Amino acid sequence: MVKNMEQKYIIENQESFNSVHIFECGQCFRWNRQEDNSYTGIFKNNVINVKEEENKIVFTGICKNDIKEECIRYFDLKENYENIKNKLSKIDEYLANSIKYGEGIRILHQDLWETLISFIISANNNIPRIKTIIERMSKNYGQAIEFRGKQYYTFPTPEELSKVTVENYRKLGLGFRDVRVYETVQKTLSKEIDLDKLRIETNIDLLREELLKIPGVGPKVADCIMLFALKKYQVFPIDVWVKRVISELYFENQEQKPKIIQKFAKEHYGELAGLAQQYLFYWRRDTA
DNA sequence: ATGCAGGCGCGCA
DNA sequence: TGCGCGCCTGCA
Repeated sequence: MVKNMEQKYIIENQESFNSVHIFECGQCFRWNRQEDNSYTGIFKNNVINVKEEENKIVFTGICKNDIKEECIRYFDLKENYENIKNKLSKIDEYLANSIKYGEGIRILHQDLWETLISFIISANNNIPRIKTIIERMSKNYGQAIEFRGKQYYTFPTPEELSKVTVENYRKLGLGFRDVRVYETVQKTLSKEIDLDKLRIETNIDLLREELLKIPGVGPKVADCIMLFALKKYQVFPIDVWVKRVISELYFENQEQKPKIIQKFAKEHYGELAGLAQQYLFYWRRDTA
């Protein structure tokens, strides 16, 4: 069997797909811009390069399975974002404008385990450092995959992290999040945290309740996990930027508490609140 | 330099 | 239940 063969998948005239919007809107940490403006990233056991050319998007990479299936799932290519954007744009002018700004955003369908650990690390942290920490964890404990002469590393599984100590995490730069990640790994290995159960839970409130039991997972992180890994489009993660943009646009710049914003988002944006959050977040943060 | 960055967990009312 | 505060660390 030929190992590490490059696969290619090309789509044409894809609606709503802009690499910058997708990879720079804060949902993911393992995609990096290349010199030719394409992006290379790693998810599951796949290393993929995404290059936009005129009316084509070219996915090239090393995949254990079929690159087409992997990309359709990960990039949510079966979802019609034109419909989503049309619906959301009718809600109000602010949202319509932010959608124009980030018209090529898609919510990636990310791996639950990686998303869980990544967003525990994200607490009170900034994106460059989050990315650095995740890279160090992967390089130390993940599996190497070679692509175009460069080594990439898979995000380590719970098993691969089973022997890692709190001190090891501290050395990788996790700071006070070291204990949280350690405990989450151990509880996952012992099945006290049951990832499969989380994957199939359809009731949002029960799901959130379960997620909040995990060390290092508070309301914001729980919502990110539901939106980015479990495709729960109705949740509305509130970070400082979202708090800011909602307060500015809808509350005469009087900073509101998360509880008020949560209620507002549910009533105002409805079932697609999570998508609205992404457009508003990207617009506000990018134009800051 | 001191505050801040995509919060959480704790103690206290 | 709802606050306020401290926390690793790197960066401007």
